[in-house]
Amino acid sequence: MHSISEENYIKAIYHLQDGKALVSTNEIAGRMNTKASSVTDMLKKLADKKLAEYIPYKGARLTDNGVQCANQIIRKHRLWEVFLVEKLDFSWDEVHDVAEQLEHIQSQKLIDQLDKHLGFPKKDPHGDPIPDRHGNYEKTNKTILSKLKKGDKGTLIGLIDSSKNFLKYLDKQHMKLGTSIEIIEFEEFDLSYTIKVNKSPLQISKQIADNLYIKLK
Amino acid sequence: MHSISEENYIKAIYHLQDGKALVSTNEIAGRMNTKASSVTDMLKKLADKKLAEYIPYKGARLTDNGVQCANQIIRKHRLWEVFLVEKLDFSWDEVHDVAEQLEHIQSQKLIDQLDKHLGFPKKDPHGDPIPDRHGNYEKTNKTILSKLKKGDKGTLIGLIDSSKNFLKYLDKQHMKLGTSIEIIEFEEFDLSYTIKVNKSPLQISKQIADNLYIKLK
DNA sequence: TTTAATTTTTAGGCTTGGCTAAAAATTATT
DNA sequence: AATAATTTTTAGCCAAGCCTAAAAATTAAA
Repeated sequence: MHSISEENYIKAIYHLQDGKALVSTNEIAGRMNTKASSVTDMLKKLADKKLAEYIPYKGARLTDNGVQCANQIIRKHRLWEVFLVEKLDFSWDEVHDVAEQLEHIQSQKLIDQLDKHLGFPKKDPHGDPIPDRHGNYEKTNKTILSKLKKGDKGTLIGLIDSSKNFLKYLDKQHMKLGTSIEIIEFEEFDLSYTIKVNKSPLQISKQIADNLYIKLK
Repeated sequence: MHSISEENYIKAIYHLQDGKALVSTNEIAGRMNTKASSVTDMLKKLADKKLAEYIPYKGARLTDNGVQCANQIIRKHRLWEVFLVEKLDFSWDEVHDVAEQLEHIQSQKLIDQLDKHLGFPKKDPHGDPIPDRHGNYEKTNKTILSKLKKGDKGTLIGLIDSSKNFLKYLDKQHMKLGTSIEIIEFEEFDLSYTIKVNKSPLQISKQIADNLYIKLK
C-alpha cells in the first residue's frame, strides 16, 4: 500500500487538478504546507509508482491509477465525516481534522461496512459527493451563488470553502445544507448580495457568495 | 503527543509488565518483532520523556505517567473493537488488526463520543475490561479453567490468548463469552479436561484450558 | 533579446525508527 | 573463580520525509 504521506500528496494533486493539465510544484507545496523541494522528491516517487506523471519544471498530473487511489481516500474521508456527524454528534466544522486521520486506516472491510452502517450516503456533511467502492459518484447540478440574478430561488447544497471559520459563520446565520435561498438584491458597487434565508433578509459579501453552491428551483 | 511507535512500545511494556518489577529488552523485542538494539534506543527515549524508568542491562518499567498513557491507548483499542463487532458486524477474530490502527487516532472528543455511542461498554469482545476516561477499569473475579476441579460450574468470561486461530477454534466449538461450562472430567495423564458446553461434552487440551477465564457460579 | 524575477531542482543535512555487527555487561556453567 | 553463553548496548548505516541554500531552468520585463 501507500504511505500516509503519499496518500496526502495524491489527495492534494487531485483537488488542485480540476480541469488543469498540470499542477505545479509550488501549488502542491502551498496546499500541503511543505517546501517545493519536498514536493519534487515526492513527485518523483509518485511517478516511479505510476501514480502520477511528472514533467520536470512543468508539473504533475495523476494517472488513472492515481485518480482511482484519490477517489478511495476521498471516499474514506467523507464516509468518516458522515459517521462523525450522524453517529457521534460532531458539528460540520469539527469533522475535518479527525477525518483527515481516519482516512488513512487500511481495511477494505472496515470502509465497506461503515458505508453500509451509514446507509450508503451519497453526500458528506458539506454537500460533497461520496464516491462508491468503484470510485464513481453523483454529479449534481449546482450554481455558485454569485452567478445568480435578482429573483432567483434555490437551495443551499454545497460549499467550496469548508474551513472552520466559514462553517461557523454559516451556523451563526442559520444556514445549512437544504436551506432555501432567494436573491433579493445585488449591489453592483461591492458585488454584495441581499438574500432571503429562512424568511429573513441577509447581507452577504462577494466572498461569501463565491463559496456557496445553490441548486436552482 | 506521542508517536505511533512510542505508543506501541508503551503498550507492549504495559502488557509484559503484569506484576514483574522490570521488563527486559529482549522480551519487548520479541513481542514487537524488532531487534534488541531498536528497543534500547526507544527505552532511552521513553525514559527521557518520563514515560518509563530504564535501568541499563536490567530492563524497564512504565512510570505512573506511562501507565496512564497505556490505559488510554487500551481504552481506544477496546472501544474500537466493540464498535467493529457491535456496529459493523465484524467477528471477534477480525477486529484486532484494524483496532491496532484505530487506537492511534488522536481526538479526545472522538473517543468520548464513541464511548457514549456504544453505551459505555465495560468489556471488549474478548472479555477484557475497557478503562474509562480516567484510566480506571473493573476487575472481575475470574479463574483460569485449568485451575478448576471436577464438578465446578461457571461461565466463560474472558480469554488470555486472543489470537485469530484460538478465536476461530472457539467459534467452531460454539464457545463464546457467556457460554456456561461445567467440568466433567480431568485426565491426570495429559492434563486434559472433558467439559460440558451447551449441554454437550467436549474434550479440551491443557493448552486450551490454560487460556480460558471462567467466572464460577 | 537580454536581463531580472520567479519557479523548480539539486545537493547536502536532519530526525525518526529501523537494522547489523562488534563490544561490553551480565548470568550460567564448569 | 574462571570461562562460556547470553543479553544488552554501542557504533555505524539505511530509508522516508522533511528542511535550507545554491544552482539551474523557466517566465516576465525592460
